[in-house]
Amino acid sequence: MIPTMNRRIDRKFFVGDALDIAPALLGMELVIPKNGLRESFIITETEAYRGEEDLACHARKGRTPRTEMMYQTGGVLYVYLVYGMHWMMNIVTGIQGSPQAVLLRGVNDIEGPGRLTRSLGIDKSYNGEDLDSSHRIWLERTNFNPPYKATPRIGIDYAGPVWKDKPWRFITEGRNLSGNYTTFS
DNA sequence: GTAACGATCCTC
DNA sequence: AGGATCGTTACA
Repeated sequence: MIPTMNRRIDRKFFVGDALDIAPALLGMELVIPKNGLRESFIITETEAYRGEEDLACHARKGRTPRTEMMYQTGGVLYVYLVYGMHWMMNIVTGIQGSPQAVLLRGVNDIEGPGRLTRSLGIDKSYNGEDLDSSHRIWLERTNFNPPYKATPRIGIDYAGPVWKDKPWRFITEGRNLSGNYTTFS
């Protein structure tokens, strides 16, 4: 299966600041072909994790085997397990050596980062997958620019007063996205 | 080797 | 409110 012409998001987009990319992802289409059929989901909730200074970011302790992926050039996936049960799907952003990623927390109509990966079949095998060239997962542009709000990130109270309150979670506003957008196709 | 800790979700 | 469940990390 081939992404529809000119709509696929390429590497350039991902080699930027997680704080810009996280909200820009809202309304974009996540495409995952299944059994030769096109399955796609509109992104509705994201969170930015940016740099070793960000005490909520896994890279706060520097390079480790797990965080190595966050140091790569933007556009690859960073997938890891939390609480022994739930896969978390992140899109790495920034230039090589700058550890950043955007956590995908929700798509239309799946709320929650763990439910999202479970529904879409994302697991460890997607760690390092390249959104710029992969044939099993990629992003496409839409003409949908949903309104959104920014709030503190979820589940990172351990990060301390400065970092836990940064409004780096981005979530679309409005109940039912269905019918509120159209894709170019 | 040992132990503590989660970027969560489900059930009570 | 509490349990599930296990990879990652730090430390002895």
